[in-house]
Amino acid sequence: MKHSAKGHTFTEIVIESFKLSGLLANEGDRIAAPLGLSSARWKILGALARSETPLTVSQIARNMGQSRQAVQSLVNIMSETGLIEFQNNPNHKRAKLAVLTPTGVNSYQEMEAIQIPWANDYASQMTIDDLERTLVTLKKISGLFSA
Amino acid sequence: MKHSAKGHTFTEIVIESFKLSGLLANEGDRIAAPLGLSSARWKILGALARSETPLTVSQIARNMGQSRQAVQSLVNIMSETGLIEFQNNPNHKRAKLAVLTPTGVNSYQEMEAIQIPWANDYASQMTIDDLERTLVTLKKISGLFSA
DNA sequence: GTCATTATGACAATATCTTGTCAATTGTTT
DNA sequence: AAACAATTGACAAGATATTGTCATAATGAC
Repeated sequence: MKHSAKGHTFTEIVIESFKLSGLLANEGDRIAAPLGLSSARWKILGALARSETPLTVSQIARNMGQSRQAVQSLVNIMSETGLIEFQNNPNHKRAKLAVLTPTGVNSYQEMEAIQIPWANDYASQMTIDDLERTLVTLKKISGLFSA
Repeated sequence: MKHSAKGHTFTEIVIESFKLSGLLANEGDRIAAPLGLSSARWKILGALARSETPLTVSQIARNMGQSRQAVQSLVNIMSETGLIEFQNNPNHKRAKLAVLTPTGVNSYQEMEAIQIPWANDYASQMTIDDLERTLVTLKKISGLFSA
């Protein structure tokens, strides 16, 4: 059996996706390091900052496509370092709601101040059409595996 | 400062890329597990199988956008388990060339037998145009960070 | 040829992530 | 209400990843 034309390209996207995510994690670590953060913790920070409502650890994990244990570990550390605090969850005794502390909000804003020009700069080399179509396709692929 | 339109979409691609790569790694682990492999080792296997020539560990790492130490570790393990063997490198005394053993080739082919219908099936839900444009864009983004 | 720089393997420390397990909680079915 | 299933936090073990460091090897500048 051989790859169809679409199957071949799909496979190349898979491979490229692994590569890109590694490169972006490095880039994120590099950007976050001066603020005492890492790419992984920045992602948690962002998930909470972009959310309208407080989130449980499990919800964060599902949003990020990661195991809840991995997220729990990061959230616990970030709670100890004062970036995150837990609120009681009226709907669940054990599953507390994670929210950013003022320090956490501040850290996120400092990261944004660096990330925004970084993203704008790199994105300027692409067309909006390519970027949007790529995003839609990536989300479509993610959707295949997160159902 | 705010994200430009392109910067915003670029950032969403970054986030989606992290998520997708995690989901794909899980998928790869699931597929590889019955053959005693993992997603990470499968990727090494594939890098060697798809290469025209034997590769050094450093070359594999650069292809994959990972540190050479991470790849070295996997390659060493795979050498112990008989999937990979080292050839002398006429151009470098210490940097041996990694090649698949017959067992390694066989493992890769067994993985292909599962991966091909997997990829063809999922890819059938997309258009070739979207897939190809996405691949080109992802490679372009990777290129920004691997120079 | 010599010297400085770069690349590489080996080793260690650490961070991140997965799976597995267990008890507590919540939701569902009957 | 009771029984069963699904979700969640906590904990542990292992795999995969990063960075840092050192000695050796290759490359380039002079």
